[in-house]
Parts: sequence; structure tokens; C-alpha cells
Amino acid sequence: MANQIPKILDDAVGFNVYRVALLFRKELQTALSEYNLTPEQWQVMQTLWSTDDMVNQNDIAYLTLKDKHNISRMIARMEKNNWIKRRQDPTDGRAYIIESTQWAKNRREEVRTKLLDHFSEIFDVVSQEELDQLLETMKKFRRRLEDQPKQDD
Amino acid sequence: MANQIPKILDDAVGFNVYRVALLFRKELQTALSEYNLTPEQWQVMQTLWSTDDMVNQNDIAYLTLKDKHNISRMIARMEKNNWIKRRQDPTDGRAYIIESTQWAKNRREEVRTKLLDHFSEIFDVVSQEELDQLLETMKKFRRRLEDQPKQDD
DNA sequence: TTTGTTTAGTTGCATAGACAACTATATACT
DNA sequence: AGTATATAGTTGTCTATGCAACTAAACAAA
Repeated sequence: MANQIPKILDDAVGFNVYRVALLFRKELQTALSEYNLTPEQWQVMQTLWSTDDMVNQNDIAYLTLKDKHNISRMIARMEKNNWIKRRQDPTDGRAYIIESTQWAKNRREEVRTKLLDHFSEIFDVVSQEELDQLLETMKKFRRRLEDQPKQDD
Repeated sequence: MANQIPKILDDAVGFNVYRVALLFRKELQTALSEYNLTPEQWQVMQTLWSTDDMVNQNDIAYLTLKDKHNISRMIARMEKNNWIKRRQDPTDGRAYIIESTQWAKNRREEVRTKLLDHFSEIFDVVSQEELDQLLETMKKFRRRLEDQPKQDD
């Protein structure tokens, strides 16, 4: 009965990063469970709340690394649940401008506090220096992987 | 038009780890595209190939952080595509033992080489010391987050 | 103005993930 | 043995993701 991670996987960097991301997502889901908001939907709200620019569905797709197809359907669900609202872009008949509803804005601080509470004890296991180093390493990977033109491989 | 990640997100550790994991997954998908194998299915194969133990669907769910419901359907698809085969566990009428097919074993080395090639240039952007540090940090998070008993939060 | 191309968004189909309800076998208790 | 409980796996529903085909508006070229 295999109930132990094989060592060859346990020491692989990619495996570890992917696994920690999954674990973070699960924690996020737990912490958000009372808000009728999935981790992915929270990511969209976080994006809306963090920028002052006008944002359309395409922008959200770009900022969240998702496809416009998925965003289209997520936005529809989030609109139904009153997290966001759409209005026509007056300067472009094809585009919608996506905005947080007032109801969602009223919940922003509560959600933020909840998540800070939940994650503070998780991040306690590493020192500030370690976090800084981690951030630097992650940004190196991102610079390498984001926005690279499609190239044959 | 928002085409820049807001700074408050760009500097958040959770955001960065999650994003790098997504980017890794996309790279994995690109590298695996010719093998009719999704990143998640590859993860299952990697698990099978890395352990000498007998493995059932429940074990796979545990080792990959997935639910047994999803594994049930993934295994069915992978069996259809000849990556794995199931046989009854002779000691437990409820369980199946999951094994790599010979056809899949014959592809193991080719897939491994392909992925090493693909990811070696990605991991070039960080030094060995940085990778070691990253691994250590990830393991701290894993120890904190894996296998913790369900507790009210 | 007409024609061709690009862009914003939607829809269909397949895979994956979370959660609940279910079947069937195994195990523990008496 | 008989009953209760735990375990392995399946199925259904909803959400998320990847890819392809599509609509409609915007733009660029002639």
C-alpha cells in the first residue's frame, strides 16, 4: 500500500511547486467557503479590486493567465451571483467593462481580513528572508515564462 | 486598458507561487502535446513509474492530492488510451490494482527525455543554490499543509 | 464604399476538480 | 452468525480549463 510520496518525486522542484500551489488553492477554498466564491472567482475579484483601470474580459483573461472562453463563462456566473456587473464599453461596441458591484465592494475588507487570518499562520513556517528569496525566485521563473512569443519547441 | 499586473498582486507570495505553478503546467502541456497525455495524466504515470508498490485508485488520489471521484474517471480515460490497465486486487474485492501498460513503459524514457529537454532551459534562470533553497521552502509549506487533520477554522 | 483582417466575446465539446449520493465489499463488535 | 461501520469505487451535478468554430464590431487597405 503506497501511502508515502516516492523520494524521486518528493525532491523534484516542479512537483513541489505544483503541489504547494494545489495546497494553497485548497486553503483558499476553505477560507472562502462561506462567501460563495471559488478561488478562481476570488482571483478575478482581487484583480478588479487591485487596479484602477477600466477592465474588460480580455484584460481579465490576460491578467489571470486564463482563456477568454473561460472568463466569458466565469463572468456570467459571477454576474448571476452579484459579484460583478457588466456594462457596454461606450467606445467599443464589442467589449464589456467589468466592475465590482457595490455589494462586493462592501465585502472586500471582510474577505481580505479572513484570508490574512487564515494564511498568516501558514506563512509563519518560513522566515521573512525566506519569503523574500522565494518571491525573487518566482519572479525569475515568471520573467522566463510569461509573454514569451509562441515558438516551435 | 489594463495590460500590467497591479503591483500589489505582483509582489504577493501566494499569487506568485500559484502563477508559476500555472505556467509550469502550461509548459508541461506543451511538451506533452504529442503524447496524447494531459499534465494530470502524466502526474499519474509519474506516480506509477516512481513507486514499486502495488497501487490502487485510492493511493493515486492520496499521492496526487486529487479526489477519488476524479481519479475514477481519469483512470477510465487512461485505460481507454492504453496508458494504464486495471486488475482486481486478489486480496480485496473492492479494489483495483493500477499498472502501467507495457506500451506506456516503452514510452517512459522518451517522455522523460523530452521533459528534461524542455524544462532544462527554464530552470537555467536560477542557480543550484536557489533551487535548493526553493525546495526547502516548498517542503516547509508542504509539512504545514499536508495531512493536517480536519479542524474547524 | 467595399473588401479583408483583426479583435471581443460566445458556444460546443472534452478533460479535470469539488461535493454529495450511491453500491458493494471488508472489517469490527456483540 | 448478525449487525454496524468503514473502505474502494462509481455516478451525477456544477465549476474551471483547453481547443475549435462561430458572431459581430472595429479597423485597415483599396
